[in-house]
Amino acid sequence: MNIKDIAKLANVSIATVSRAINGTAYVSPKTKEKIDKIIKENGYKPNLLAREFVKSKSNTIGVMLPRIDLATFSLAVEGISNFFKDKGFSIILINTQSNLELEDELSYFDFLEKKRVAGVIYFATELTDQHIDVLKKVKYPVVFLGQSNKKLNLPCVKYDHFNAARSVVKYLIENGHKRIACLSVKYTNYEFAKLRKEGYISALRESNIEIDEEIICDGDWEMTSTVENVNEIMKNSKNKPTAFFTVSYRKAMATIHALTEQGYKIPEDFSVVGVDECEESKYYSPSITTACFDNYYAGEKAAELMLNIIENKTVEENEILINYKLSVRKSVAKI
Amino acid sequence: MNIKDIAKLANVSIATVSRAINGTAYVSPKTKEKIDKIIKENGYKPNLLAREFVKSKSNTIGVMLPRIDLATFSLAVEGISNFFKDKGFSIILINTQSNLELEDELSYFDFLEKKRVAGVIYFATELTDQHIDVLKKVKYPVVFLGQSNKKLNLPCVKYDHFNAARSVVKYLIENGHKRIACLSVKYTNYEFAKLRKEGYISALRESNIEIDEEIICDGDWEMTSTVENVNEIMKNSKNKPTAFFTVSYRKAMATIHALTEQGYKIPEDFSVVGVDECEESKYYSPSITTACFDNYYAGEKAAELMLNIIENKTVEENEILINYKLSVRKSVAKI
DNA sequence: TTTCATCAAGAAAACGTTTCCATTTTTAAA
DNA sequence: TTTAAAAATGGAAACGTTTTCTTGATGAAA
Repeated sequence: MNIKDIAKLANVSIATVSRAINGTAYVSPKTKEKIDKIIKENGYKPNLLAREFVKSKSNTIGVMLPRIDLATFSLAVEGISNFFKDKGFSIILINTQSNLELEDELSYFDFLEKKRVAGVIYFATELTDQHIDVLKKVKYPVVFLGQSNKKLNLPCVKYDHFNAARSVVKYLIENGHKRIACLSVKYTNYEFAKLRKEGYISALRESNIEIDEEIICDGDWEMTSTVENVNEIMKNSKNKPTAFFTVSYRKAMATIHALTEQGYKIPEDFSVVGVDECEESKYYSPSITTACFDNYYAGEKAAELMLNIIENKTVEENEILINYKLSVRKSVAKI
Repeated sequence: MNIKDIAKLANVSIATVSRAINGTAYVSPKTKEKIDKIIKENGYKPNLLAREFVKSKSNTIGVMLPRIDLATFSLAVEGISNFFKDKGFSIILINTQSNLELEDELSYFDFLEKKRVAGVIYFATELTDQHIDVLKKVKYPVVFLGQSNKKLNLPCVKYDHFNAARSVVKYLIENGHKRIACLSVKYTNYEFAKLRKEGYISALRESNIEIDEEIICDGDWEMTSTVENVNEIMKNSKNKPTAFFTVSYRKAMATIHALTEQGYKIPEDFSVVGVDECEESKYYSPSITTACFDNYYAGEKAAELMLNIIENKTVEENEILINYKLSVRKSVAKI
């Protein structure tokens, strides 16, 4: 059952059927009605593959991210998909898996080009020179989400990592903490972690607090290893911290978990803060104080930016900054 | 730059180029090499839209679920996407949003048909008669994930909700608890919640423990309202529970959160268990005892089932049961 | 009436592949 | 050599739309 069949049944040309379906030109009400009826009766479903082929565009947005099972990303995808819901675009999800070979990740850009996607929202974490080379040549619009990209100057939605971290560490300091451990991440290509750590350092400097490597640990993103890192700091540091700043909500959780396992009470014995959050960290016990980002909103904004670019609207600002919000909850005590 | 251009440059027919690219028939090594070289030099990217159109199939799997930002679903998607990673399929994500009108959700099935998807993995929650009507007529294979479907008898990956709940409640009973509250969900169409609650009831019955509606609350899925529900039970019940069984990991978290907010210690004052889990509930404080499912594995299995169907392999078993695993952690105390 | 714009509809080309069928070339067996 | 099978290639149709270019019909203004 294709457009030809419908045309035959309705005694009109296929052009007329096409126009009736798409409303692209004059079709008399009578004819339109007749065609609609026949389409309905026969359950005809236009072949989108053919349509996309003819128009040579797919009305598909590629969404590329490292791991969909992390709240930061899945919330953004929620925002993206809701934004596009009623705009006739569908989403093809590319889950690159951070442990993937670099080349594999880059091949996805190729794939999306072959697919003639309308655009790609790229939740970059690590941005190497190779990435930049590939992204320069790509034929579709790319919107960066999370990571900025000075060398490329592509439109992006970026987070105020630095000030988020700085503010939450300052909050610790305001509460009397001077000895603040830092749980960060060793990957220097991750703007995410790098800027957050810099915020921590800046906050300490502003208050003339010494930076002590003894209570700073650059680990990985995982909760398991974070627990180990916390235990190491607790075991090895001569001068114990009174508070922990962590670079992510997962690390904050793992930190509290590790400390309570050791029999400590949070926030009575130690204060813990993080950056970013997920619903679970709000309902943690204790609920976790954090400088959080609205990831859903960030996704929406990226989607909006993308749509504007696709529709060739003049984009006033092609760089959107997501501000942090200091969510004071119960994981910090005055000292 | 299309296949015709490449053919001209290589002095061969487009048929030969096509065969060289796809390896579908004899092409002499020499010719193949020449063609490959020219393709590379010119950065030619075959138009997948055209290919899909000609073959009238898209090598795309629709993945339909209510909310990607919940770990249960996002982990499954992780499993699905990793399974298909190297198999030449891509994933189009349909985030139906549970609060959507029913008709809207159903229209997605239509959309996916127009898109000529190779198949749809459907993480159903509520399965109404209308759903069944639509699913009967659909032209692509559907694999159910999560919910079974007796009326349709479609292949599915389902969870052993009943025994999961039963076992975790039995675990509470073994630890001396007799007065066990139940935090469930009011939506009777959700097999998820319904079976889990039945497991709770069954466990109590087996131990001749009276079912007391006073400490059973059918709320919704959200953490906010769960906190309220817990507070109500604590306020209104004459005979307080010693333990809480909850129907999901999020509810378990919210329950612990609510109780600690009231100044109680978990598990010293109350024990709390849930069904299902996410990484955050493992690293909760205390870590949460639960009957959990491997959602990643479930996603993988659904994907595998789908691939078998697409490739017309004889599918021995078209119903896969995901077993629960009782994860004993620290949210339960002996009484 | 004539004229011209507007509305309505059809014919056919175009999109970039794959694939069927036909043909030529090569290889191996007789 | 001859013959037949296998390998390699080309020509052209087909896929289901959209869209351009026409043409015909209708109605309003002159």
